Amino acid sequence: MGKLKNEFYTRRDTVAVARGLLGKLLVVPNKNGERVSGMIVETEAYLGERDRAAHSYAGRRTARNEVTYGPGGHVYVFFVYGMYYQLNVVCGKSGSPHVVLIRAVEPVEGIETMRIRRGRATATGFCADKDLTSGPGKLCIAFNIDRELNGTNLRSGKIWLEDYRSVDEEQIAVGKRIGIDHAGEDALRPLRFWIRGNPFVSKPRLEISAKN
DNA sequence: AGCGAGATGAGCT
DNA sequence: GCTCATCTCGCTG
Repeated sequence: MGKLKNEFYTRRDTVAVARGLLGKLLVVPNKNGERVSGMIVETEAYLGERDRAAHSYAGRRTARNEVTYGPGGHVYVFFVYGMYYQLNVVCGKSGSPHVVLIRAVEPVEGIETMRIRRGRATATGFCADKDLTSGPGKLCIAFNIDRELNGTNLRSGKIWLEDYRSVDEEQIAVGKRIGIDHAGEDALRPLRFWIRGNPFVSKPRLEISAKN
C-alpha cells in the first residue's frame, strides 16, 4: 500500500490523471495518527489557462492559485461560497496550472471520525452515512481539509493517495462539470468522471456518454 | 424527491 | 456590488 509516485501526477495528461484517480485511496491521518481514508469515486479535470472554468484561465495567476503553477503531486485547496473548501490535485510540470478536483469519495477508514466532524455541520448533530463524503465540500469537512493543507506535497505524511481498487474503463461514466455555467462552451466539455452506480457520487444522473 | 433561500467570505471569471 | 468548482434546511406535493 505505497503512496502513488510523483510520476502519476506529472507524466500523463490531466484527463488521464482524472480517470486514473478513480479507485485510489485518499488518506489524511488525524492528530492521533488514526487513518481517515476514502476511495475516490468522482473527479473533474481543469485544463489550465485555456479552460474558461479554471481559476488560471487566460493566465490569471494570483496568490490564491499560485500552487497550481508549481509541479504536479501537490495539493491545491481553496475556499468557496464563504463556507466550504475544495480539494484539488495539481498535475503536470511547473508552469502548467492543470488540476483535478476531487468531488466525492466512499468512506473506508475512520468513519466514526467522519460522522463526528460532519455531524457538527448539521442542526441535529447527526449526518447520514451516505452524506458523509458525497460532495467536494462535504469530503473536506469529513477529512478536516482546509487552507493549511494548500501546497502540501502528496508524498508528505499529512495527506497522500494510495493504490486501492482497479476500475475498468467501462465502469467510468463521463459528464459535464458541475457549477461552472459561466464557462461558456467549456461548460459542455466531458471532463467529469465517476464510478457508475457508486452511491457516493454527488450527482449521478448527468451522464452524457460512457466513453471518452 | 425536488426546488428555493440563506449562510458566508474572497475575488472579480 | 455581485459571482461563485456548495450545502443544509424547510417548503411543496
